[in-house]
Amino acid sequence: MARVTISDVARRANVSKTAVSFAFNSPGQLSPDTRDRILHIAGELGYRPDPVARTMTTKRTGSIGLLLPQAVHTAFANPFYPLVIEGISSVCDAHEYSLLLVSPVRGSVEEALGRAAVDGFISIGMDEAELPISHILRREMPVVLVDAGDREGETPRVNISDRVGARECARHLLELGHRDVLVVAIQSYDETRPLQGVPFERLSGYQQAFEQAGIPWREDRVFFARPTREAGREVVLAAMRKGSYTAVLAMADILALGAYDAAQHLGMRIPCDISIAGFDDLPIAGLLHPPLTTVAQPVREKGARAATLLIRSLQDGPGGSEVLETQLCVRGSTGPPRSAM
Amino acid sequence: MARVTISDVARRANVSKTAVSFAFNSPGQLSPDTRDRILHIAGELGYRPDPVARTMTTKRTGSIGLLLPQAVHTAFANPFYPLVIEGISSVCDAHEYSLLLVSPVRGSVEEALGRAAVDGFISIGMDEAELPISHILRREMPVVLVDAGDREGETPRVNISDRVGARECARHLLELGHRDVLVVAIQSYDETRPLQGVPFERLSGYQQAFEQAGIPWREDRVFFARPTREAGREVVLAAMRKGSYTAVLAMADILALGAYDAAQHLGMRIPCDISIAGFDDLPIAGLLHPPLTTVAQPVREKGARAATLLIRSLQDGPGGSEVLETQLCVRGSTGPPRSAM
DNA sequence: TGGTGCCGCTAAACCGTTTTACTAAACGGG
DNA sequence: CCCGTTTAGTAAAACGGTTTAGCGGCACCA
Repeated sequence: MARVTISDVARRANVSKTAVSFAFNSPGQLSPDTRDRILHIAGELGYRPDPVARTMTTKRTGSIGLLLPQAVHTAFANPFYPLVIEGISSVCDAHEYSLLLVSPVRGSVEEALGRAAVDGFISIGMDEAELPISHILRREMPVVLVDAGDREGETPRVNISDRVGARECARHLLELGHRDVLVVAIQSYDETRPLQGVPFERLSGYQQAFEQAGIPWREDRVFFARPTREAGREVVLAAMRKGSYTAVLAMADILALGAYDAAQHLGMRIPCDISIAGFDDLPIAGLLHPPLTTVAQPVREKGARAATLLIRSLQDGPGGSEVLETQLCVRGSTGPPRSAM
Repeated sequence: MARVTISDVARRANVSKTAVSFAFNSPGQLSPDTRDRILHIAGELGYRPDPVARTMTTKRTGSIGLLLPQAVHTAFANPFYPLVIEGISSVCDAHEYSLLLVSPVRGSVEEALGRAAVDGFISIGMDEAELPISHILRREMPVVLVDAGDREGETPRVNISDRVGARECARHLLELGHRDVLVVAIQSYDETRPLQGVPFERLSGYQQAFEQAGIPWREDRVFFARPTREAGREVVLAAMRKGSYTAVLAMADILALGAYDAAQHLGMRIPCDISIAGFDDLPIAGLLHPPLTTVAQPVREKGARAATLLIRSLQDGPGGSEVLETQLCVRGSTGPPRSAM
């Protein structure tokens, strides 16, 4: 028993396919009698228009794609993503769009893009200079870039004041008296490209704070890790073996959480033996013990703005960019270094 | 400049559309010369096959739908969902499927279903007796039910031993000496239907423990809340105003988290003044202070199994169901009631 | 030399809708 | 009563691919 098509309904009701289509989409074109008869027969047969066939002609899928630079399950290891999706979805739901999670197919974002049947994309963490995005642009599909760095471009984007937030956070540690600071940076998904985008911005912010405080910035104290708790833990442990630090400046809360693990493993107490600061202010940040000092950014809001911008693009053509504010959130995980106490 | 189609490529290469299609899909049918020429011209023109048109004939979308009973952003307020998605995605990524988040359109799950262009569905928390699922079945689309209750049915499903887990957890509290236990149950998305599925199973488990211990089960001490932190907090506060309790037995960690909030608001210490137990063992459970006593279930694994089952259905037809184990995880949030100390 | 089989490619049908262009009948106005 | 307009519906094209059936030419074999 094959699927019921519009032709089946038409045949059974002794009308044309057009009439059936009208019954659903522009009922005014039909006399109430025939309309009801068609609708009734359609219901009887259990007919539902095929969304794919419908998309063929309407050019609308009713869903938007969320483009991730990593496998979904890898990305989700960082609570940041669920949170930004929460924001995106709140807008999508209101506008009756579904969200398709699109991650690289066999390492190729481009390949994944080609397969996604969506009306537009929200991309997280990728710059338009990167191949995949230029590919979308060629397909003339609306895009909104989130966390793509603040390069001025014609593509709509939503960013936060990464550099300022990072600078404030680093300044906070320096003002407490820390001099031996371990920086844990986010490793980009594409290691071959020079540092850019969010990691670049935040690193620049850190560096600025050091320069403004007249303290030498040491590249050899910057370590890179994928944004997962485990990677954060490992990189901090590795760094601790090679050097001595009084503070960890992590570029993401999830990395800071790894630093907590590392501290516990090493028997170091926070903040007496080691101060830890993060970035994001995820919900877990306040639940940690001690609660994490971090840079708060409006993650849900970021997602919501991006979705709004995209949906507006879908209707009125591209346009608009936004930069949201960050705020340093001092909690219990940072304190003066032991030497200064 | 309209989108480049297969006809454009064909015309430019002086071959038929078929040849172009072959160049991409069954290169063996073409001589190496023509194949390369076509591919080269296609690349030059920036041609990419339209995924929608392709689906028309292949009957494959390459994505699977995750059917949620609530709006996505509401569901995501419970970390359980991101976690189960993490599991689903790990399998999807491996099999090159994308995941479409499908939530009700204007309150209608059915409506949302009709719009989703997917190869199959994973449904969370809904039973096949419910309309939407029967609708999918009529469309002859593979489905896997997660957390649908253990009714025997021909639909593949993945469940956990909810009843046993809940019973163990309740027993734990009773053995500690608690008699005034506040039960916080998950409120189903559809309030008009009688209690069933996961909430029903867990509640039965609680009740069993009471009966086995010879302690009267009191319906008036069962309160329902949507699975969000805020709802958990509110319902506990409301219950506390009306009665006196030494323990909270929450059906989900996220509700237990709300109970923590309520306890803090009331100035009650955990576990001295009030014991709290949850269900799920989300990653945050161990981070709370004190760490939460809860029933551990393999959430990621649940998602992964469901995805595996679904993808197998897609290939070989439906079949298979699984029940995963739970395990009571006693931590610091439960202790003897003050009166028994 | 004639039949057979394979190679490389094409024309046309098909997937299930929507949309466009058109028609026959009913209707209304002068 | 005739002509123009609306009403209610239809036939066919279009969307952009894949798939099926088939065709001409060449190679091989008897």
